[in-house]
Amino acid sequence: MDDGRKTKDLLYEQVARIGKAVSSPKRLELIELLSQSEKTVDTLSREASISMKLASAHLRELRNAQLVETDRRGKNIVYRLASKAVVDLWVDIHTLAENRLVELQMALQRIATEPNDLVPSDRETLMKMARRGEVVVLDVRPAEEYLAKHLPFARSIPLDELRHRLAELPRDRLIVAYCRGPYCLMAKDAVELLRNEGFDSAHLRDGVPEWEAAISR
Amino acid sequence: MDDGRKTKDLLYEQVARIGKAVSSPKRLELIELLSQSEKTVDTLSREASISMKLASAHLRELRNAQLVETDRRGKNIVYRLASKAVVDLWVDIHTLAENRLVELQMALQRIATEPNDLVPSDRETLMKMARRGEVVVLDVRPAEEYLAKHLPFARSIPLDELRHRLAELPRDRLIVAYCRGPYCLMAKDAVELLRNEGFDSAHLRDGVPEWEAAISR
DNA sequence: ATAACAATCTAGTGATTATTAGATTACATG
DNA sequence: CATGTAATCTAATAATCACTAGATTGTTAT
Repeated sequence: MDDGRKTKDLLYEQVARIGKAVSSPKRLELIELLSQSEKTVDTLSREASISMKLASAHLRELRNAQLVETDRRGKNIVYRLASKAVVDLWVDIHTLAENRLVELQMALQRIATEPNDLVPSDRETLMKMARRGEVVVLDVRPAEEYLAKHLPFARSIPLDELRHRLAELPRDRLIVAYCRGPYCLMAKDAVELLRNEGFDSAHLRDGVPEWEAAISR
Repeated sequence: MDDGRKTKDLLYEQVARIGKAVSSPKRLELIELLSQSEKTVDTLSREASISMKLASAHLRELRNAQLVETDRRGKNIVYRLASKAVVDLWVDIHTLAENRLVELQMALQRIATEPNDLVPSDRETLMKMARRGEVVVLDVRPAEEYLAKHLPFARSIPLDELRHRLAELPRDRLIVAYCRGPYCLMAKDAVELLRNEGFDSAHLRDGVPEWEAAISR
């Protein structure tokens, strides 16, 4: 009697295909980028700071695990996540990592150095204030990502346009900047810039994926 | 300007520690076993059909990723999951795998060969029937696992005692057997045995982890 | 103490995996 | 149809990982 060892091995091996897909830092970064919006290989490789060849190889692995799908659009090939469940997996994994790994906690603290850097209130309070216009929620990601999905009441000013568009922002209210999530540094940079220009600003750790995961559970 | 590449690399590398931990079939099997109850290395290695040396090495990786914790109890070292979130991660990953990977779907179909093998009704209906005593929910896992946690209204008869304890079961009601989850073959074997002995029986794919994840979200 | 047991640690081997370079495909444009 | 661009495929190398064997560490029982 073999207790079905061969069957079992086959089953766990299949599940491990998903595990292998999320076992590489670069692939995780690609998944996070694709959690914002669909993107071309060229865009992905630039935003993850890797060569297109390497990006292509990693995306091949992700497609092998059926986590992403592709479409050709003219000269480009557009990648997108195969299901919303992949976003949730990314949020689950990085949240678990943040809860368990001291090294990650310390690295994240180094990002939010300033004392009042992070948004003080909880999600509902923040939304209430945003609805009433008591704070400005500012999405500093590239415009396409804002277009694909953004937080309720959020305005879009991509980080690289921010310096020239400061006039659009009020000086009498708190400006809450957010970007892709806790590992994205754009919101942090935006807050720094805004503060140097005399604005009242703080940054929100959550991106759209984290926000949606939080309200849907 | 480096856009904080070094910082980012560090962050994703940390998250990938969790990913690496779940990238091996054997480690996933160990996590599933530990999702049932705490266990010694000896037990784990026997139940996962690997040598104690290999089990020890895999558990070392899991401890490195802070997914498990240990306690010495006499001659033995007892391993347990470091947090409930690890169970949820296991459920999320294998559910995603089942939704995305055709190969896994086919392998699972081969397990549930018989036409009326699987329990027909949804979770609430099943519980209602169990509460009223209209079906018997049977936990065929080892007694310690039942003791650690089991489905509401479930009775415990471990698979290897089942043949000698058939008299305890009613012949006029459906007996719904469950075990560790969809990759555990004990419930399937129990149903086979019960049917051969003239009982009306079906098997529930869910184990305790899947059941709890389903009701808590 | 000594023996036996449970588990880990260290070192070594073969198998995967990450990464890079070079060649190739597929499409769009002039 | 020639050219440039976007991306993939193939092959090669270096790094990492799974697994095994042998030696070692705690712990309990005699």
